[in-house]
Amino acid sequence: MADSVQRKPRARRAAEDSSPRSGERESMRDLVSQLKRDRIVSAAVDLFYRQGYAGTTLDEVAKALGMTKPFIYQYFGSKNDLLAEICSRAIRHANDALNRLLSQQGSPGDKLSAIVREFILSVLNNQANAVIYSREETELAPKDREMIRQLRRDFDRRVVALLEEGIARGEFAIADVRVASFAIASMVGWAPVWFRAGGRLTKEEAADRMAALALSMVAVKRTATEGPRA
Amino acid sequence: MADSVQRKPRARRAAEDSSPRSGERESMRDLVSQLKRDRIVSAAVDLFYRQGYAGTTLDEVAKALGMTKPFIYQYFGSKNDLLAEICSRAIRHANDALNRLLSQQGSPGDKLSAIVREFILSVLNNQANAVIYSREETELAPKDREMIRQLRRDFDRRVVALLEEGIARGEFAIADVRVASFAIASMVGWAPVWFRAGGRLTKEEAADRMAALALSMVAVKRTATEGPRA
DNA sequence: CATTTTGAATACTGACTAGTAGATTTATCA
DNA sequence: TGATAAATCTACTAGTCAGTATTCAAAATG
Repeated sequence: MADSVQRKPRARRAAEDSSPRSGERESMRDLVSQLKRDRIVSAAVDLFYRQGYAGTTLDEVAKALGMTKPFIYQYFGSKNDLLAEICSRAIRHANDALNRLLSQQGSPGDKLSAIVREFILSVLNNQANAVIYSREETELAPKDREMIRQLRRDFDRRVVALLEEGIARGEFAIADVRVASFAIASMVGWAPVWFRAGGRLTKEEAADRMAALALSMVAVKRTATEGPRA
Repeated sequence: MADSVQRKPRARRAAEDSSPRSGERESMRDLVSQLKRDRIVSAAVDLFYRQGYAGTTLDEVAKALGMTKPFIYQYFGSKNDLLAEICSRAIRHANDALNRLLSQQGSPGDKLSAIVREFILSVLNNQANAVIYSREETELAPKDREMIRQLRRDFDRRVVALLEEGIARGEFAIADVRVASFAIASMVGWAPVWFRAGGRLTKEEAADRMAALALSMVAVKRTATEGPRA
């Protein structure tokens, strides 16, 4: 994960300080590089999403950018590197979302709603990335694959912890916490399958409603035989 | 969909009744054909599941069978036909499950549990098929793709109808029925992602617990202010 | 046992595409 | 402006793989 800026295009960095403004120049070059990398990634995401990784040639990606194939090779070592970059971006997005949420506070119920809501939003806002990495998992190098597994494990673990906290506080009633965490992950992971932009619901509405459903799945149900609680 | 027996290997069916037992002979031949087709499909499912469709060559499939590529072409017109057959089998399985369930009766809650339970079982029992068809959707010919979409729509529609019935009867309380149906479909569709054979749970246990969760997601929560119902 | 039919294998083609070497253009800077 | 370096392109190679024409083998048939 780390930095991922990886500015490849600098085989020989001649006289580093040949002019007073070489620092600015350097950073300008890096910015331009980064911009180009971004454009490549974005075109690739679009095509991989629609046609699949194997079904897309680098010539097509280059054409979509109005460039030619060697242009891509200036910035990525191989087609697989490009895929790995896409997947690692998707993971970074997801991790960001998760970290943002962990710093929040509130009741387990509030936290769960927020996590489901935000995660679904993150997945929908990076729909193509998310779909690509779940679809092309087999194409990835083992190392990158492991990153994805790790992220899923993280998510499940944190949800499990949250569910247990909720149970301890009497807010949740759940027979099998791990299965419940999988059910919740399912709602998040499956969202791109059914959500259609421009449909009946906005992303925010969809996320809100799913979050409400997730909550009602685990929230304690007070039966009529019990008195009111708290 | 239809029959799908499609016995290709019979370009010229010479003197149909050349012997008194030609009927038996014919059916024997068909059985043998069918058996071989099944073996091919099964080897392909295994490899496509592990390596992806594009990442698997027909030579590999043939090798797994101890045969060579032209053997496959005797029974399937193209690699894509083979994929389509796999997907259509997955769909048939799913449709069978759905139809079996529709003939059952009981309260909406019972029906919903049964549907979720059986569908998850069906998906898990044909895990490779299910994964392949959801992963390789982009590789399919439009016609086959449409079949899959249709199946999903069917599933959603029937679940929606069931949820509405439940609401009418006062058993369910759901803010947005369509989103709820998507949530339920998510649990079914995502099951192969997390379920590991030989893990903590059997398929049946996993299916049971998911079904219980789905039910608790939509079941009416009697607040303490209401009296017991019915 | 000769003959036809069917099933499968060998050995090929043709298309495609990831990746690259070298030419060429464009930017940089003295 | 002329020299140098970077960015991009043209044109190619090498390998892969779906699909096939042809040959060989083995049943079935009479």
